[in-house]
Amino acid sequence: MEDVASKAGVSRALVSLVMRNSPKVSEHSRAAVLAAADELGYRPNLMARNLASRRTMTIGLVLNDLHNPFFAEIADGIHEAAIAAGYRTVINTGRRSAAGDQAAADTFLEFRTDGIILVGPWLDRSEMEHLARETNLVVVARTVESDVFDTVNTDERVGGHLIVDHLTGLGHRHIAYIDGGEGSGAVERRSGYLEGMGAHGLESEVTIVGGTYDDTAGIDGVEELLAGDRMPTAIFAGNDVMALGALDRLEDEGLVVPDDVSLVGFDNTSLAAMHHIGLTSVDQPRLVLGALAVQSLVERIEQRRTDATHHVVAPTLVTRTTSGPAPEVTTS
Amino acid sequence: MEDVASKAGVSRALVSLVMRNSPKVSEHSRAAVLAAADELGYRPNLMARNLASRRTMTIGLVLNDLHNPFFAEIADGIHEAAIAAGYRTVINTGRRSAAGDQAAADTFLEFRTDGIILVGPWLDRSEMEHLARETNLVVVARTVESDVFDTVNTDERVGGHLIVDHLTGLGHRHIAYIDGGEGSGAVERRSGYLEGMGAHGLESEVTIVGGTYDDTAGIDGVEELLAGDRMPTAIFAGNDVMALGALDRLEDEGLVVPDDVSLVGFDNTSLAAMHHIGLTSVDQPRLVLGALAVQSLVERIEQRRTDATHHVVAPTLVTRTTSGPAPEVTTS
DNA sequence: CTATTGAAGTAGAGCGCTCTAACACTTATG
DNA sequence: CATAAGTGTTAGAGCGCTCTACTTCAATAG
Repeated sequence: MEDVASKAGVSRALVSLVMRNSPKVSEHSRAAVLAAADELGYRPNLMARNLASRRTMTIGLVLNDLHNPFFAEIADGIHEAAIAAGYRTVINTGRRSAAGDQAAADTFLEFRTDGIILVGPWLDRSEMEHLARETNLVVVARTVESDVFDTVNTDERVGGHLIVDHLTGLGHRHIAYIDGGEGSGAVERRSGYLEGMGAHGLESEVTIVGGTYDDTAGIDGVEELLAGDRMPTAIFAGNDVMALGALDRLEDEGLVVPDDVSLVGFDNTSLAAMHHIGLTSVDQPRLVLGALAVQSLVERIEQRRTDATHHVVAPTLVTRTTSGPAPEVTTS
Repeated sequence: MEDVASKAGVSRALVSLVMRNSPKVSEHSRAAVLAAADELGYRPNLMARNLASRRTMTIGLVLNDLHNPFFAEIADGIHEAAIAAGYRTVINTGRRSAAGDQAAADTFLEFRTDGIILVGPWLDRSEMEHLARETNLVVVARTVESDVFDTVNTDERVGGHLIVDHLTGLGHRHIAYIDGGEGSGAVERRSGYLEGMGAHGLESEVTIVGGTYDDTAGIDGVEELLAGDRMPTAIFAGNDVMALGALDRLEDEGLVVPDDVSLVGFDNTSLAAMHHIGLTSVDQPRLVLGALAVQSLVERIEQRRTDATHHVVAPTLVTRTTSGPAPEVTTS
């Protein structure tokens, strides 16, 4: 910077102003500085810049599971909104564990990103509140109520209702749920399922198996159902990835989807949309979620708000080929 | 830090030593410092630390496409190896464009990560060489020869041979290739295909369509083949994601895989392994690639080597259900 | 013609750490 | 018993920026 300043014949402070493109610089000296910088291959040091200004113009994004396309899709929405707001993003992954989420967030804390967005974290509320005290925090796709950080979610319960309504509409009564364990939103999806079943007077048909939030959970879940005394005619999997695991296992067993058993997922990822799979699923509007998350975070970063907001957006059902009419009742 | 020092009754320098867990600190004062730090909730500022030491103990990972599971899988391998070597990773995505890769790398340059690993970048050689002059650089899954940065690759050509050999072994002669365009390794895969075809005396049967590196490329590729005058009996797609797009389009057309047409992918991602899909594919040993990349990078970071190394590991073919015997020749 | 304003630029302190060199102090060495 | 060698600790100078307060100079106002 020193070199650039002397080469351009100005002070270091002026170079700094040019680099931050402040309006209080004459066109003439701005050009001189830019030329000198370019010639010397000068690139401002973010570390030093942040050390002095306490800003990085960077948002840390913690994606719990890189293997689930849902996260890649929501990252797109967040990235886009962040760029529009003048921020850049940096990603880290929690690799499907609370400890991983914590480590990822800690890295961002040390990097002093201006804020952190957690997507589908496995952390519990107190851990997130602790984090929120150290930085600006927004939590996406994880239903927790807290008044120290913001949240952005789809209405998971409604998603559960949509699925149960859809399946009962097709004549299904014995609908099983493969649970997402401690995965984000899992509890609410289960509640949605239970409420939905209740609303249709199917409490006695409730069957819950599972699970964690990956494809093996889908496989294991079906395994568990097969081992039971009565196979359901429809399966509601906690998310798409689990649904695909379930699909694999069902087919291995010689069961035809949807003739023998209907299958529904959650998230409407790109996987579900593949014709070859054609998974009926609940869609979360990912671009909207991403935009809301960035908006909330930026409000906090720019001190325009300190109290917590909680956005909830409505999901929709996307019907495809894995759900169909319930098979004829034989003996049961 | 000042506060911690006075609370523990030592100097700032000693606190610094403890934080870097240097061995030249007595057990007694180490404990005192740790206790004081804990009590005050002190967390070292990476920015300041890096500014002073020019080290971040962080590796920047640029994944070209978060939507392709191949990248998530290779990121696992890299993360694991990095942790073992005492480094942490931070991810950024190039969102399937050279400009995106460049922006992601620039961010890491400003953050002064100790090095950068590019996975499947779309940048051209000169851009990467430029980058290599500013930081330690290792390029994975992109076949480029350069003597200023390291590379780690599977032998893409051999992968192409494996596929052609496999298909000709099943009696196929008219084998089409859906090209990966400017995607990483695409050129070599195509060469492998061409060489393989040549080795079997099938130059006249060579058909290349496509493409970019995503699922629409697979769809478009099949479209193009269908529009041609003679449909091939086997299709070799540039990667798994493209293969799945192709699979969709083939099924929409009423063609049965593998009875009417065999389909083979590349990368052996988790998608290929799903029973429901059962895609025959070429496996890249991702954990090995990741470990080699980190090893190379760390050697550079620690100044143990300055000349470029190029690792090439052998791929293997994983046969599944999308490839089968060529259909009976009728009239052709 | 002096006072006021504003625009363009600068000096210099500091952000929170690491690192070099020096300093006590203890313990072995001939 | 002087000297060397090692151990634990510290002062203080940076690392490369930003930010506050200040200066300079020209244009405008009264």
